[in-house]
Amino acid sequence: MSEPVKRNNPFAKVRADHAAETAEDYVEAVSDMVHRTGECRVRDLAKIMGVSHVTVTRIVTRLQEQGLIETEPYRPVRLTSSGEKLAANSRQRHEIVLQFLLALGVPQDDAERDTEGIEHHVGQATLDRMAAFIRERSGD
Amino acid sequence: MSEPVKRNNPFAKVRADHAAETAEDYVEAVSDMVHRTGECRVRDLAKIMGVSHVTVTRIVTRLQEQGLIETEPYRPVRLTSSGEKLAANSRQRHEIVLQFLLALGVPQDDAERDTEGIEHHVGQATLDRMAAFIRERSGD
DNA sequence: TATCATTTGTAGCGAGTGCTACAATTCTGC
DNA sequence: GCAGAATTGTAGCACTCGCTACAAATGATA
Repeated sequence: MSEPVKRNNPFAKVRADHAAETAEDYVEAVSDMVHRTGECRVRDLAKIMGVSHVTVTRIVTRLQEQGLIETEPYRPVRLTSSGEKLAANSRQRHEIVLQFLLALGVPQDDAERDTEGIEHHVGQATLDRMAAFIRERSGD
Repeated sequence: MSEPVKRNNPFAKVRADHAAETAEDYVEAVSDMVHRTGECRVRDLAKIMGVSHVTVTRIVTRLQEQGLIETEPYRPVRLTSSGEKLAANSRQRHEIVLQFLLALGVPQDDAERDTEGIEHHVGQATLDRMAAFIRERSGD
């Protein structure tokens, strides 16, 4: 009713999630960097994401077209209000998944690594159960 | 020591995982289809994955080059022994993640959807904890 | 067997993400 | 202010995964 037919296919959904991953990861990274150091540069993102500055530049351009990021040539990168909103949501989801894995007993390093991959594929229902699990464990 | 430097970057790891996802998904689908209906055709994979037969053909060609699949033009697709092995591992991981989400209280539909995206990003440590959780819950 | 439907293959396009090499700009320190 | 370092942008390439349109092969049926 609300989504295209393809969306009913789990694999199609995973592909759609992948498309959104980049935006979320970059926006979250920009947000973190700005809050920690005052500004976020292309080279910072390149370091964080583990890619060349060329890749970052291209992706930043696209995110700017999508209204998530603002920047001028040779200048730092900052978030629009949409970008801030997306970053906040992403961070919250990231945090729940991470705390959940830790509560489950996964070692810190593994939890951090896996969270990065998992967070983009966790639906609301699962997220709710994860949050509930964290509350139970911490409430003991 | 054992992995390229980039692998230490969580985002690089996620990218590497994504590259392996296709192989796992296709090999698992072929295995399922063969066991259920006796053979697996390109059009079956196209239907399952929600893509055109053209995309399937190209990916099958690549998987054949990688030694996971065997096929001749206009013929069904079957797995090599490597392919079978990969399919078995993938299916086991898939099953653990799915049962884990169900044990956590996630509704069936959501669990199935999320499993498809999550399974490729779950490391051994997390998988072990998930398996342990399933045992605890079922042991009650 | 000859025809028609189904299936599979091929050609060619676009979007996304990666890279190196080189050019342009900005920043730093003398 | 000016030279050299650092940063950012651009050109152009590779690979993966989507697609439509059309061609070839296979299968089914009259």
